Amino acid sequence: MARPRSFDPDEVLDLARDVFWLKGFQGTSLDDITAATGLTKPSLYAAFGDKNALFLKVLDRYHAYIVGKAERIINDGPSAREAIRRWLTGFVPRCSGVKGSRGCLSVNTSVDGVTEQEVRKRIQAFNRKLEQLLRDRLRADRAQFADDFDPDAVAHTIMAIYQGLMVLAKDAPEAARVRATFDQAMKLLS
Amino acid sequence: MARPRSFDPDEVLDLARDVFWLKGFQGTSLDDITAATGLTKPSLYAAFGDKNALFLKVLDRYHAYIVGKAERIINDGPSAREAIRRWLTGFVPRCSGVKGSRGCLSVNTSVDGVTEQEVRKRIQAFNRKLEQLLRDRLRADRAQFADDFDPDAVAHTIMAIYQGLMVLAKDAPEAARVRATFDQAMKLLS
DNA sequence: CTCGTTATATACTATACAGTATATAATTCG
DNA sequence: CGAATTATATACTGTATAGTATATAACGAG
Repeated sequence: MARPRSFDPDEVLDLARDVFWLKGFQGTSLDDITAATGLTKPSLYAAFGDKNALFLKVLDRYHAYIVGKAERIINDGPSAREAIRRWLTGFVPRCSGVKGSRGCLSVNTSVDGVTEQEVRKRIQAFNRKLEQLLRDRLRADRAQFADDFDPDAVAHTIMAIYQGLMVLAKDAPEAARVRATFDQAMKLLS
Repeated sequence: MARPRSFDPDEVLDLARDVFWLKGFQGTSLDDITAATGLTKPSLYAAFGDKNALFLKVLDRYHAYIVGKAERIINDGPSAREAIRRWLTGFVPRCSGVKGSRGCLSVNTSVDGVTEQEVRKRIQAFNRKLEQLLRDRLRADRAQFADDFDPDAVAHTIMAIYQGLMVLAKDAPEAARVRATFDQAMKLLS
């Protein structure tokens, strides 16, 4: 055939993701990306298209990872309560200062002022998907909750707490505070 | 003395705020601001300094407004429960699609990837201040809650829900969903 | 009215940036 | 080996942008 590429596209997407995550889409220049990945601009363009297209690929990959993990944890847990508790607990490092304070790429992008329609669509689909996982699991185990339990409202509230803690992650709070907040969220599951 | 300025600084700050709010700090150009305000760049610089300084003034003004309103509502309500319910209810238009879907300028800026230390400091102070108002009010009326009620954790959780709904506001949800989420938050106050 | 002072308008500069044209290197297939 | 093909490197282009220099307009004090 011809000259093979000298890089693994997925690795490059992960490196680009870290830059976008840290600096935001609007705050990231192509030179930032070339510096982080070692690729030249023509290589970037040949492999991923322009800045928007690259970012969409990064975002899709990020979303797929989070959703995949959520599907496994939320669907496989022994009960809705325990499954959701486990899922939330996994975010403690991200929401506290332990794992940097970048928060969530999707949340960051959501409020970045990016007007691109495709970006909005995917974030919306991501939010819908996560909330649906929660809602479906809560509905499935509905018998375990009180009569006035509202799976839809609780699922949405958990989403709000999740996203809110991702914003507050920027302040690098202590892990104990994050855990205490998730404990409060769990009080809604009864 | 000399030629008086032809504009009201506070009005200009409000117009600039709307641009930053919509497009983000990094996504806003000075030309966007001059277009929105009708001022020329030299006038902007003379009155407010450079883009960073202007933004800090905008942010301070925004924060002062929100905090001022929160102080009144949260401290004056007949009970902690009722006060916080009223305060949250006031955000329904902002958090649903009713009043645009810009969310909260402070939340947007928090995750914008802006590295400026001053910006971070003010957002942190703003978050602390709001949470403190909630916490103090909850502590003051502590007798009205159950024995295991934890004012600090609940205050932080309400903050998370507030910020989370400001993120989800970008998806322009229905007002009923927002109200249902605040209702869930109120369940933590018992 | 005239002068001093401060605001505004126009036009400019330097730089950063997204994206590309052209040249060169590496690989496979014949 | 050589030709075809695809990747990479270098260097460039055009534009948007933050910030400014210079000129002019509007006001108050005397």
